[in-house]
Parts: sequence; structure tokens; C-alpha cells
Amino acid sequence: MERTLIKDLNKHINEQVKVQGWLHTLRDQKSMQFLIIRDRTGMAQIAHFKKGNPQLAEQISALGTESALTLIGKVVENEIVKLGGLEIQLEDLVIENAAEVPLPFEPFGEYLPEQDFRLDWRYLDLRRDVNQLIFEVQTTAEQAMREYWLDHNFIEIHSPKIMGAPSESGAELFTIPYFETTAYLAQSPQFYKQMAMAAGYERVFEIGPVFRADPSFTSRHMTEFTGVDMEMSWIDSHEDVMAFMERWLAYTYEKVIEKHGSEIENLLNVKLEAPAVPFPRITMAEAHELLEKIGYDLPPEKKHDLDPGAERALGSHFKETQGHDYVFVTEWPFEARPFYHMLKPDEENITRSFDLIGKGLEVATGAQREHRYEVLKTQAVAKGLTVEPIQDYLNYFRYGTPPHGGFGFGLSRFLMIMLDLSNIREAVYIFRGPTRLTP
RNA sequence: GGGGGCGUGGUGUAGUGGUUCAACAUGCGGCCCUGUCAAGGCCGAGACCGCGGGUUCGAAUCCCGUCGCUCCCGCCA
Repeated sequence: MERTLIKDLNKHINEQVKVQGWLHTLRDQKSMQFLIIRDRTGMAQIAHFKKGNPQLAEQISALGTESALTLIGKVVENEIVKLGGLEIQLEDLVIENAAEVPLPFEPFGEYLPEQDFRLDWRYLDLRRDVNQLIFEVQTTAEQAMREYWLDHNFIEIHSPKIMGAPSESGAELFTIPYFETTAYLAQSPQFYKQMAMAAGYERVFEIGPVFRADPSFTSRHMTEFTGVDMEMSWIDSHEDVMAFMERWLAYTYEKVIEKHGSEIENLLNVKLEAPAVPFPRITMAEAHELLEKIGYDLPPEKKHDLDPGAERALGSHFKETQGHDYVFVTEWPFEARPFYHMLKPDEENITRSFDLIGKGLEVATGAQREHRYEVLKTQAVAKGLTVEPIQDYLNYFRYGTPPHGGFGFGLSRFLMIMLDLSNIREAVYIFRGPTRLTP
């Protein structure tokens, strides 16, 4: 017998159906039992007259909530029933997997345990509607991103996550034993995206895992996360990358709104609107002036940079003045950027780069890359790097590599921003942090 | 790596030096209820108040240490 989804029960009045799902609540009375069963599509009431089958009644009485059940019965209309005006009169029940009693916590209780405890029992936590929604939204968002890329002639790549040399200086790398030597977990697909430019692929994207060995204890950092990266050739400047990116992001919002807008409003109380294109832009120099004007005190060691407080201040400023959640901060000083960001021709210390700030949180970094071999080498040396370990990378720029640029974008941070989640642990399927390796 | 906060039955909280201070809610167990509906009623079990030390006649409550969690800074997506 085929399974009927709970949302489709009203199409099967007076028919025998099989439903499968989780026991949401059990109301065990003297002569009757009511089981509320839940599947991904909704909830329904199952009624059982104890006298009809005392043995079954006994089994039901022993059931713990959240048990996985298969039920067979007849769908009947019943105006009294508040759950959809129908119920299933139980004929047979299979306990597929009984939930132990008691549960570690009640996923549908009035209050929730603290997050760390919920992460211990993440699969119970994920049974909550709002969590199901978050990952439906993520699925739609990724699909929209891919659609947009494919409509613009991008090629999808999957670069290796095991590397022989660090892909960038700076962020800490995880080392792993690798036969007779030591390898690193990829901290970014950066160099491999650029290799695709050298390969003449012109436009590539990758959605994949990224590893950072930084011991960061914040609500927005993870040691493993999903990086959303793209790179495009034959650009004139970083402005081409930003112009692409804002349309790509607006498209993603549109698709998410179309599919989940009302549910997001119901469950998360967020009224989603696609961000207007173009996004506001501000150069780093202007940002510093603005911060001073609005009274944000940037620490002196940050004079070429922004700190998280400054990002939040900029975020709320552009929200207030332009009603926009996003802002590009452009033209970062070379001191604050990696060696491969291209410098402006007339201003030696300024890069053709940008960060995208969403609701005050850094969500992406991008730039035009330096594609001229000698210039790139000089910039690496200027950053204090030795050429030898990055020679493989430098070799990408020896035999006809077009001008290009791109960005790296944090998928979970994006979900945080879009859905107003206060902690990245809520925006990721399974969280990995310095002290969280399980489940 | 630096700093702040928190740590009480399974879970969420109350209690900030003493005499019912170990409470309330929820969950759990039992009983009651002719069909309930995020049911309701009654009864019951369940915590030596993270751990170790100290102050005190007396510590969940104050102090020190330690562990865990959390947030902020640094780093970044």
C-alpha cells in the first residue's frame, strides 16, 4: 500500500490509507486513544477505540512521543476535529522505531534547552518546523545560485580539499598526516578557481567545504563551513564582480521569497524583501570618514581596516539612510588584503577589492586578482612571502591567463543574515567548532 | 590567544548567608475522565544546587582554584 502524505489526506475521505510519521502527542483516555501523527507535510489525528482492539490499545499506551510509526486506517470527515476536520480511524499500527522514554528534551515543548544541549541531540532539534524550513530555504537558495550561474555560462568545479601547501597566508590550517608527508585541509578554493581562469574556463563556481583552524569562539565562526565561491575572467575591475554578485544575490532572494516567503514570515517573523540593485557602495576611505562622523571609535591599530563593531555601525547606517541590508566596502588598503589582490594603477596602496556586509556582518570578500606574473611575485615578496612554496600557484600566470576576479561567500552566514538567525549554529546542519566535533 | 557572563531534579527557571532554601513549570510513573484536541483533575518519583578547597556557629548563596558552556575582541565566510 502506498504511503499518503498528511497534507493529501483530504483527497482520500472514506478510503483506507497508510500514513507514516512521528507520534506528536498521545491522548490516552479511558475508552479512546487519540494519536497526533506528524510528517513533513503536517499533522493529523488518529482515533482508536480501545475496546475494538485491547492488545493494540496496550501497545499504544506504551508509546513514547516522537516514535516513528506506520499507521493504516480509514480517513473520515469529522467536523469536531480541530486538525483539518478529519481523522483516521486506526486499523493497524507498526512501531518502526519506538522513542525511548523520556526524551532528552521536548522538540515541540514550550521552551527549548540551551543550544549546546540541543546540538548534542541535533536530530531531535532538527525535527522542529523552523529547522526544517531553514534547510529548505538553503536548498532553494543554492538552487537559485546555480540557476543564475548556469544562465550566465558558468562551469561548476570541485577542487581538492587536501593540499600540499597553504592556499593563502594568514588563516590557520589543519594539518593531516598524508602517507609519508603532511598535508593541509583547504582553507579556500581560491588558487584552484584561479587555475580555472588560466585554463580558459572563463567563469567557474564552487560550493564546497572550507576548513579554518582558527580557535574562534563567536556566534558567527566555524572550523568547517560551506564556501560559495566564483571567479570570472575578462573583467575590467572588481566593479564587474560586484555588479554580477548583487544581481546573483537578488535573484536568490527572489526565489527564496517565491517559495518560502510566507512560511518564513510565519515561523521566523521575517518579512523578506529582495535587496534593491545596485547595492550601496562605499570605499574604505569614505567608510572611515563616515564612521568618524557617526561617532564610531575605531581602534588605532584598525586604521586600514574595519572591526566587527565598525561593520555593524556601517550596516545600521545604510539600513537607516538607504533602507538597505547590504553594503559593499571597496578599495581596501593592501595591508589588509592578501598578496594576490590587484592594486589600483594610480594608487599603489589601494586594492581593487571589496567586502560585502549584510546586516552588519561580513558575508563575502572579493577582488580583481593580480594576473601578471611579475607583479604578482613582487606583491608576494612585499607581503613577506617566499616564492618557492607558492611557485605552483605563480605558475598559473605564465602562459596566457586573462584578467579575472571573484569572491568567496559564506553560505551559513548568508542564511543568518537573510533569516535573522542570531547564531551560526542555527544556520548550519551540523556545527563544527574548536570544541565541537560530535555529532 | 585575551576579556566578560553563566553552571540548581531529564529539561527550563526561582531562590544571593540561617528557622519548610531546596521551590515552580514541563517532562516522567500511577489513578480518574463516553471523543479528546498544544486536553483536564488528583497522587507520586526525581537535584546532596558543575567539581575541589576556603571564610563562617551556619554556604546553592561570599572568596579562591578548576572544568564546562556562552558571548565579545583578535582572525575571518
